[in-house]
Amino acid sequence: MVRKPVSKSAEKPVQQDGPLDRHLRNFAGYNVKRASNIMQSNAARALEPFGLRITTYSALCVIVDNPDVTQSQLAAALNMERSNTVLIIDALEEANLIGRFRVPTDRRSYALRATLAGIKQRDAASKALTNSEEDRLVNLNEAERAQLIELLGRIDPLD
Amino acid sequence: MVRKPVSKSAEKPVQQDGPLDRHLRNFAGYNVKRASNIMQSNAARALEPFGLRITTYSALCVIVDNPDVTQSQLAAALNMERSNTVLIIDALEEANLIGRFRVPTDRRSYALRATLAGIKQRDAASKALTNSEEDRLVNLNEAERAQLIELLGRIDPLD
DNA sequence: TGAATATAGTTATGGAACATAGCTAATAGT
DNA sequence: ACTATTAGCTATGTTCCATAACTATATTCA
Repeated sequence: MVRKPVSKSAEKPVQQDGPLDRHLRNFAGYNVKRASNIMQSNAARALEPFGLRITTYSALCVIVDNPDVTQSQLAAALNMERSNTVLIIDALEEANLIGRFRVPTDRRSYALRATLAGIKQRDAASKALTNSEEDRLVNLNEAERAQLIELLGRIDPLD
Repeated sequence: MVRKPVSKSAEKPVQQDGPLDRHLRNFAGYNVKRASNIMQSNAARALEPFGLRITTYSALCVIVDNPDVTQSQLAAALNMERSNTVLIIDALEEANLIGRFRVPTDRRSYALRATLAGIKQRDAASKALTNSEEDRLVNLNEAERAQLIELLGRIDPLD
């Protein structure tokens, strides 16, 4: 079968059927990523009035619920590198939302504890975040939301 | 209620019940993001032997399936800024997977078309990606996978 | 028609998340 | 004691994503 030689010019671009990314939509990863982008920008917007980014808010949550957690434990819980927790913790500490406290029994590590302001800020931010997620999830009832999370949790991490 | 003044030292960090991120697990966005991270690193690993990153592979897919698509259309389809398509297109063109062709009727734009090598590369990469996603999704049957994607698609984008 | 406006692609730049390597101090293992 | 490991930190680089400004071309419309 012979193809006519391709010249460096073309007819007017024509689009035919359906969305341009229909091939990609067959992949679970693509759909999950699109959903993730929506939820992430939603969360960023919801948290911004509190002076929190997603990373700082996430860290704050872990610290509030787990007093005296160490930075290494925090990093493990949030699947991040220890080195990347440092600036996040710095920001939370400078905002007086948490404190670093030395551990007498292991002077290498810090025990992280939320301040009263930190706890309040976390609770207020969580409320706002819950409300904003509600907007993104209006088309899913409670059972469907639960099932979505359940199905996501069954994805097998390769590590 | 009086709190004992906080000193800059603490008892040994203790962890109590459940995962440290249990509060965050109540948020759909957090669960979606975790799943997305798994699928993204899975995809990156699957595509790497083909010299493709997720972004270049995604663009290649759109171009293969939509000959003579323009860069602006591509950007819109993939939810990215026009400016960020440039380097991606450059990479695909340098790898001889696609070509830029001038459009006689609008000399501002390029019509993008995959080469034969580009089509083959896309198909091979898609096969590998499908196989690797299979590994991540072993715990979901066909109906469940379909429902996962369906539920994700019902999330309401805020724009 | 001519002037203002809009669009396609590009360049430059910056921010945020994430990864790696190397460092110091402290601890644990043998 | 000697070695290896761990906690936190610093520096650095990459990738993705966003914004602003520029050029060439196209469109609008008074």
